[in-house]
Amino acid sequence: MSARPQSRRIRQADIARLAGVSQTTVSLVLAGKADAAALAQETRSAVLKAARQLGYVADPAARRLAAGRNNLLGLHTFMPAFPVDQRNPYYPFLVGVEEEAAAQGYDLLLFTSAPATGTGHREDPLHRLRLADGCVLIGRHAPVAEVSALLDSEFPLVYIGRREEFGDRLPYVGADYVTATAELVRHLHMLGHRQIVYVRETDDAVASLDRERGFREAIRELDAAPAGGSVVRTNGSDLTADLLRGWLDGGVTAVIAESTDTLAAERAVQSVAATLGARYPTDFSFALAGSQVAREVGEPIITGYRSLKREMGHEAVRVLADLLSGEHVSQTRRQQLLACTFIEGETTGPPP
Amino acid sequence: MSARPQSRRIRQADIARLAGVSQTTVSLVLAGKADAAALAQETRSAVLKAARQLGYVADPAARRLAAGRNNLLGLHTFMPAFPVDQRNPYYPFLVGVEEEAAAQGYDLLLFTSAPATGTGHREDPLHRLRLADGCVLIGRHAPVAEVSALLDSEFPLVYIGRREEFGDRLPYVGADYVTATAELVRHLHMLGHRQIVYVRETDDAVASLDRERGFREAIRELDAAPAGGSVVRTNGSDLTADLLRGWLDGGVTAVIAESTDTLAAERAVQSVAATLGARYPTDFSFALAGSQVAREVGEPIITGYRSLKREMGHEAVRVLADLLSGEHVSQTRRQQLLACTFIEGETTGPPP
DNA sequence: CTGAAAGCGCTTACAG
DNA sequence: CTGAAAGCGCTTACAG
Repeated sequence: MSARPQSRRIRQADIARLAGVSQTTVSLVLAGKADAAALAQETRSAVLKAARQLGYVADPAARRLAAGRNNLLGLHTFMPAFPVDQRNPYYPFLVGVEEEAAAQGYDLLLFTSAPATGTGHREDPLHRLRLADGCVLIGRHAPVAEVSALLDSEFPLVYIGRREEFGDRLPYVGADYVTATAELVRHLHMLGHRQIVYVRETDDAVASLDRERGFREAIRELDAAPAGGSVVRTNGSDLTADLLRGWLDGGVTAVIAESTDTLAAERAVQSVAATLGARYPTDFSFALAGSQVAREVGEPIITGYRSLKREMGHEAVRVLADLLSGEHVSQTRRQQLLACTFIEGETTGPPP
Repeated sequence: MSARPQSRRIRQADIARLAGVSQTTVSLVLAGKADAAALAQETRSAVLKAARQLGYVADPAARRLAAGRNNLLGLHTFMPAFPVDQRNPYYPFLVGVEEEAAAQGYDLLLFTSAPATGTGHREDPLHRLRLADGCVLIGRHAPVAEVSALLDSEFPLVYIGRREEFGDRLPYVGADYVTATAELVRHLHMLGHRQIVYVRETDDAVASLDRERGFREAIRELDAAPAGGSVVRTNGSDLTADLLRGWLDGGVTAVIAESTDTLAAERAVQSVAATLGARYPTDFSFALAGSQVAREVGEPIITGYRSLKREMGHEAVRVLADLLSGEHVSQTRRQQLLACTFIEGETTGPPP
C-alpha cells in the first residue's frame, strides 16, 4: 500500500477538462508568462476560474523537474538539531533568514531531518537540498566534498559565515572577526594591559582562524607600547587553575576567550577563574572574542563583540534571491563581511 | 536564459549505458528495495561501480514526483508574520513542530510569505499548503471556508488548538482551557474569594469560549459556599479605573483576565489597576486565564496556567505523520486536549 | 491564438 | 533474474 495521500491532487489536466482547454493552455495561463498575454482574455479567465474552483496548486517537484525552479528557499545547518531554540547561538540567523525569505516572497524549507531518506544506498545527505531553488547554509564547519559537489553542479548556495575552502566559488555573508578581535585587543591595550592571553578552540574552523588572526595582528601592531600576547588552545578540560595561576603570576593581566557555538574556551576560562575565586576585572580582565549567549541574572556583562546575525540572515537571502533571479551579483557582495559591534562590559578595566 | 545548471547531471540512464544494463535495473539496485535482492550479485556490483565512477546523485525532484510524495510537512499560522520571534506567543509551537518533524524524518516547509504566488492569479492563500504532504495549522481564528475546502479534498491537516467549526473532520491538539480555568476559580475560592470578575476578549475565538465556560462552570459548582462571578468583555480600552473601583467597592476581591495572543484583557486590567495604584494581592487578587508572556525583572509572578505548547507541537506532528503513513488514528487522538499546568504566582492571596 | 508532443529523471507495475 | 513501458505533473519548443 502506497503511503500517498488518498486525495488525488488537482492537476492541470483537471483544470483543462473543467475549462474546456488543453493542459498546455492551463500551464501557460498559470505561469503568467509573456506567452499568456497572447491568449484570449476569456480563455484566461476560464482557466483561472477553474483553477480557483478546484483549489489548484502546482506540484513543486514536477515544476522543479520540468522547469528547474519552485519558489522555495532552503535553509540547512550542519548540526544535529535545527537551531529553532532561541538559546541556540544560530537562532538569530534563522530569524533573519525567515524574515527576508518572507519579504522576497519565497517560502522557507527547513532541512531539519538528519538522516535523509530511508532508502538503501548511503547517499550524500546534502543532495536533498536540491529540492529548493537555492539554499542558505550555516555552520562552523562545512563538509568540503559535499558542498563542492553542489557547487560543481552550480546549485545556488550562500553561506552564512566566511568560508575559504571553496575559493571564490562559494558566496557568503560573514562577520568581520579579524577587525573585531583586533579592536578588543586595542581596547585592552588602551586600558593598560601588556600581557594578554588568548584562549581558543582546538579545531580550526574559519571563524576561529579569523579571530586568532585579529588577535595576532593587533598584538604585532602595538609597537608603540609592545604587548605580549600568547595563544592557547583548549579542548575545554585541559585548562587548569594552576595554569591560570601561572599566567597571572607571570604578568598576564587580561584573558580573551574565543566564543564559539561549543562554548568550550569561554567555559574553560570561567570555570578555572571560579576555582581560583578570581574576580573581573579586579584580578584580571576578561573579554570574549564573540558575545555572551545568555546572561544569568546577577552575572556581569562580559566585554566582547556581537555579530549582526539577523542582518547576516537578511543579506544572505537577498544575495541568494538575486542569484536566482539571474541578476548580476558583484564579487564584493558575493563574498562580504559585516562589521561587528563592540560591547564594553563590566569584566574589563585597568590591570590590577 | 534558463537558470538550470548547464553541466548535464548524471542520470540513471548514463549508469545503465556504462554498466550495460537497463535504466530500470539501475533504479532497482540504487533503491535498495526488496526487489534488488533478486538481482544477480554481479549485476548489482556493476551498477554500483558505474554509479560511483560517474558520481551519480539522484534528482530529488524526480524521485519525489515519481514516488508521489514530498517528505515535506507544512506549517502555517494565520498571522501576518511568522512567529519566529521568540517573544511571539506562538513561538513555542514552532519549536515543538520543528523538533518532532525532524524526529519523524520530515523536512519542514514554513509558509512564510503572505501573498502566495508571484504569478498572476489571485488565489486562496491556503492553496499553496498543498505543496507539502500535509500541514500543521495554528491560529486563534481559522478561516472556515478555506480550511473546509482543504478538508474536502482530504488534504491532511492538523490544527494546534481546539476547533469546533469543522465537527470531527479536522484533527487537532488543543489545550484543556475549560478545566484549567475552573481550577483557577477553585483556587481563588479556596483562598476565600466569593466575588470574582472574569475579564475577557470581545471576539469569540474557540479558546476564549472554552476559558469562559470553565469560569462559569466552576462558579456554578461552588454551591457549598456560593461565589459570585460575572463576566466582562473588553476591547482593551473600555475598561476604566472607575469601573474597577466600582467592582472593588461592590465586594469583588479577585479579577481573572483572559490571556490571549492580543493581550487585550490582561493589559486592560493591569493598566487600570496601575491607575488606581492597586497592589496584588493586597488590594485584590489577580490571575490570568493563561500565562504571562514575558516577565520583566522585578515584576511579580502572576497566578495562572500554562499550556504545554511545545508538547502540543510534538503531538500535532505525530498525528499528522501517522495520518500520512496511513496508520489508523483513533478519534480520541485525532481530537485531543492536553492538560495545562497550574502556576501559583504572587498575585493571589486571601481577600483583603 | 491554441494544442499535440516531447521530455525533465525517476518509480513501479507488468512481462517475459 | 531483467527490461520495456507507462506514468508522476509539470514546462517548453514547435506546429498549425
